[in-house]
Parts: sequence; C-alpha cells; structure tokens
Amino acid sequence: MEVARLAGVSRSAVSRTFTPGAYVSKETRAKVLAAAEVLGYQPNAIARSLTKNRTGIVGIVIWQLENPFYSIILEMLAENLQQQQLASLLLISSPDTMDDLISTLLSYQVDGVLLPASTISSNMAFQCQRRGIPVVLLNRQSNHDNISSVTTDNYGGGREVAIYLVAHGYRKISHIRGASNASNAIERERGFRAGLAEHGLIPHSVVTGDFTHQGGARATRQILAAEERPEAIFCANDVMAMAAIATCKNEFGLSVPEDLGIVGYDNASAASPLYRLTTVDHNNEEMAAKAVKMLVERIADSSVPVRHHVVPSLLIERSTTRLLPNG
Amino acid sequence: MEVARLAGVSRSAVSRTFTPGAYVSKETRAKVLAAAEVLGYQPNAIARSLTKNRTGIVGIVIWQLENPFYSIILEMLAENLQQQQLASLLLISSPDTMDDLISTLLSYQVDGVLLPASTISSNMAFQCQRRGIPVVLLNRQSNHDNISSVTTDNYGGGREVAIYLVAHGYRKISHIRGASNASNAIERERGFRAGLAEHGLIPHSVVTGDFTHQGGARATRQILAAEERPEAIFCANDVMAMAAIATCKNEFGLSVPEDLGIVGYDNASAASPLYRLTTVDHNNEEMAAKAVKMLVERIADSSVPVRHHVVPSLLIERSTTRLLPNG
DNA sequence: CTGAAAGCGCTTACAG
DNA sequence: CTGAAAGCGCTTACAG
Repeated sequence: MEVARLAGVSRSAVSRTFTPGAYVSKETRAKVLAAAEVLGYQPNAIARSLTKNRTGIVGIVIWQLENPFYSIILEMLAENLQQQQLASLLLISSPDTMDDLISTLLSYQVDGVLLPASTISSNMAFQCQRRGIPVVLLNRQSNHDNISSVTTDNYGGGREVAIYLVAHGYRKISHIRGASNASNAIERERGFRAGLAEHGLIPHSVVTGDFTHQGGARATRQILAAEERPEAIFCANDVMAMAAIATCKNEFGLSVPEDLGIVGYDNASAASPLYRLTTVDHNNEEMAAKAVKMLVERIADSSVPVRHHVVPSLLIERSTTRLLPNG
Repeated sequence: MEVARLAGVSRSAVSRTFTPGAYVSKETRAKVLAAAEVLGYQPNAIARSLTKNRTGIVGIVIWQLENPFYSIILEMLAENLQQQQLASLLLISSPDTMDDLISTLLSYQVDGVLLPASTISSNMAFQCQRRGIPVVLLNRQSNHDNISSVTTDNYGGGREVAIYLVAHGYRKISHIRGASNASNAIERERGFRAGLAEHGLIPHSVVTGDFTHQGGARATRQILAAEERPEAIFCANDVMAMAAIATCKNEFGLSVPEDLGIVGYDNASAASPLYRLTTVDHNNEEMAAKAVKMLVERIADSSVPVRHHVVPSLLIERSTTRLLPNG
C-alpha cells in the first residue's frame, strides 16, 4: 500500500486513520493524512465492503420517472441516503427486467432496498427479504405482511376528497382509479367510496386509468362519453388529473371548474402552475425521510421489528373545484 | 466457497462458469449451475471488482429532478446503462455537497461518470478526468476542452426559434435566459440573437431566469412590468415557459397565444398537456444513448479520443404561438 | 497505540 | 479443460 509506505507506518495504521473512533496516535494520524494528501489517496470502499461485509449501498428500484411524484421522491430518497453516508444504486424497473434487477441487487450486495411504489415491487421485496436484505416499501403495502412500509393515508385522503366535494355541492362524482393491482389505488378508491357513502351517495362512474397520462386521458373520454356526465371527477393521481383537465378542455370544450370539477392526488403539479389543481398532499419529505430512517435502523440491527408508518394527508384546495350554488 | 464444495470442483471452475467465454466443460458447468441453484448463489460483484479492477458502476451526478427534463434524462441514462450491464450510482448534487460527491465517486471506484447539465459540473468533471475516470457531460460543454460531451444544437435551436417567431409576424420578442454560467443557456441566447439579427432585429428585452419555475415567474413579471410589452417571449426551457404562461394568465390576465406568444425549450411538458407548448425538441433518447455509448467506449479503451457529439434540435409548433395578421 | 497475519470472495496466470 | 496459488485493497482480532 502506497500510503503506508510513504507515511512509514503499517497498513493497519492507515486503515485506523480512516476509521472513525479507532485508536491512532495524533502523530501517526498526521503522517498518514499527509501521505494521503500527497498521493490523493482515498480508502477503497469496494475493498472495505469485502471485509466489513457491508457495502454502504442501498438499492432504489423505481420507474416512471416522468411522473413528477416519483422523480421528486427519488431525489429526496437519494438525498437522505447521502446524508447517512449511504450510496444509492439506481435501478429502473420494468416488468421484463425484474430478474436482472434482483440479481444486480444481490450481486452488488446492497445493504438494503427502497421500493417506491410500483405494481411489481411486491415480489421483489419478498425476494430480497428472503435473503436477509431489509426492504422498505414506499406508498405501497405488501401482501407479505412482514415487509416494512411507509404509506400515506390513502384511505383517509380518498375519503376526505369525497367529503370535500359533497360539501361543495357536487353529487354526481366519477372516479378515475389507479392501477388496479396497486394498494394505494385500491385504498384511495375505498376511502372515496366510504366518504360518499357517509352521505348516502355512490360514485357516478368509476374507470381505471393506470396512473399514466394516457390512461387518464382515455378514462376521461370514457366518462364524458356517457349519457349523463358527472359534475366532478376524482383522479387517483395528479398526472391523470392533468390529463383529465386537458382532455376536458381540448376534446370536449369543457372548462374546469366551471363545467366540471377535478381533484387530483399527490400534489405533484408544482411544475405546472397553470392547473392550480385541487389535490391531496402527503408530505413527500416526511415519507422519504421516514423510509430512509426505517431502512437504516434495520440495516444497523436486523432485529428491529417491521413497521408500517402512515404519513397523514392533507387536501389542498386550489382552482379546479368550486363551491356550487347548492353547496 | 460453498458452491465449489457442493459441486465438487475448484473455485476456479465456478468462477469460469460465470465468466462468459471462459473454458469450462459442459459437465463442470452443469454441476456448478446446479449447485448454484440449490444455494441461491450469485457471484459477488464487489469481490469481482477488486480483482478485475473494474466495478461496472457508473456515477450519475444530477440535481433538480423536479425539472422533467432531468428526470427523464436520468431514467434514460440508467436504462441504457442497465442494458450495457452497468450499474448506476446516483448522486444528487448541490453546491455544498460537491466534495462529498467526488470522494464518494472515487471511493466506490466508479468506472465512469455521467454529468447531466448542472452549473457546477465542470470542476467535478475535471477532478474525475484528472484521476483517469472517463466523464461525459450532457447538455453542457466544459471549459476544459478534453472532456467528452453530448449536447444539443443549442445555438441552432435558439436561432430557429427567432426565425420562426419572426416568420409568424412577431417583432418585439423578449428572452428569458437560463443560468448565466451554463453553456446551454449561453448558446441558446446567442443563437436567438443571431436569428433575430438576420432580420435586422434585436431582443425586446432579456432577463435571466435561472431555469427554475421561480426564476421564470420572476422574469416574466419583470418583462411584463415594462412600459412596452413584448409580443412574444422565448424562454430558455419549458419549466420557465410554463411558469411564464401561468404568470401571464394568473397575474396579468393575459391569454396565450392571443395576447402574447410563448416558446419554450426541451419539449419537457408532455406531462402537462394543457400547455400545448411550442418548444424545441432535442431527442433525449438519442442524447442519453449516445452519452452512454461514448462513456462505454472510453471505459473499454481509454485511448479513444474525447468527442463532442451534437444532437440536432427540432422546433415543435403547438398552441402557444400563432400566425399574426402581419405574419 | 502499533504491526504482522489472516481473511473477505473473487479472478487470473501458471503448470499440468 | 482443471486446480493450486497468489493477489486485489481493505479490516480486524491478536500479540506486543
């Protein structure tokens, strides 16, 4: 080892210099640091991983970065990880690369895995967990109950939307739901129906929109093609809500909120201020921070119990809904 | 090594089984594969890195994922890397974490670095390059001429916007430029001015907007507060263009394109279809693919020369501009 | 506080 | 085609 030689000490000494809390005399440390400076030396994290049996790498499996909710969550996750001196291995998932992803995760010996919602994460979470790699699911719960998760209060948020709309005079309310196998979509719909039921109402119509822009536009067309149009549409995320607004305006000549109320979910339209979307916010910052915290705890101590943290959600009223005369 | 024992062969044999193109007999390979299957064995990429002196990890340093241009580029980059069997280490940059990022990159022995535009990337690129780590800059050129880059034709795009607007009858055209130290912003403005000059025009006014939503809104206010308002505003990216449209409408009661034409840059408003933004597209897919290709080539052979690839750009006409009566 | 030695899980000449 | 051995750059008991 170059540095050890130049500093005139053992490799153990240089290792200890770079190990916080290890016993090294001031003089030795100084010599090592000086030599490192000269050589531009930097401990090799890869080699360290091998002996420590810990890489300091956390896998983040994600997709659909074109959805601002995911890209913002990703940024926050990676930032939180960085603060904890953890590195992020980014894996873009898709139904057909699943196997590759698992083996990448495994072969790079990640210390943990963060799984922002995706419809295929459940199986992967299970695979990792099985091999002793801690996992935390974001915005999604698993069928396997022994996997940690941090979710927003999807049920509560959906219910709040229903109550809010009814209070504003809306009665005929349709719903564009998310991917039918995603727990967050299911919960939002359940909450929405529950809120409506409290007022003796049922949805005017419900169509699946898949959380995508395309899906949202298609669902909107389907809803508006019906005999009787709804007074409002609750969309299971902002991407679909934006698609719905554009479809209303461009294809049906309908104004929002004059002709139709629209509510989204995620509060992810900040970059598109023109929409002024009424939506449900769920503190992404808290979600990300909490998820990283839970993961770090389980990495440090695998006996820490699995937990399910729920972040409260908050309806944000903007300009895609209004108070109806009868409200 | 577990697998070797179970398969009844040497560790060399198992290594060779997992090394494409190595000499192993069919029988040996079969025995190893069977044992691996039983044990759930997966070669340890970390250990391999140590001997191969190559990690298969590429660092991606990025920020502002709330800008859809960056998040989409990131997704494409990571996908392309995955296809090449390379892993992505994601680093979120910010002015004050620069040093940490460099040392993370170095300590994890990344094989290469991808630097999507950011105003601080130049120095980092230089640091990496200096230590023999290939770098390719995206959408940004370096002052240090010996660093590869793939950029869009920012000059040509800016010029095309000017020519297009003039051809449609616009004369008094303002510009909201990007961060003043970003090469892409500078080139777009240069091209824009050149295009105007070809028609004997100069910009009505030019304000710096920093590429952010906030900056775009602020710049728009400043431009519209002037005595004489422009007939159109060319914004150096779509995020600012969307901010400009919202500001026009919400704060000044101006309609686009009736009262004012707006042109963006990046074609990054797909998620916000309501805007129907006239903008400049620069084939992100090609940019990402090319950047990864160039990086991979230099990783494989460090004697490959530095290159600067320019992706052509294309003006996309939508509905935030129109043909003026005099056009 | 310090250094020699073993070992982390692999790959790669080398000899067979 | 195969295995024994050395080595990649570190860390960690261990003995001093």
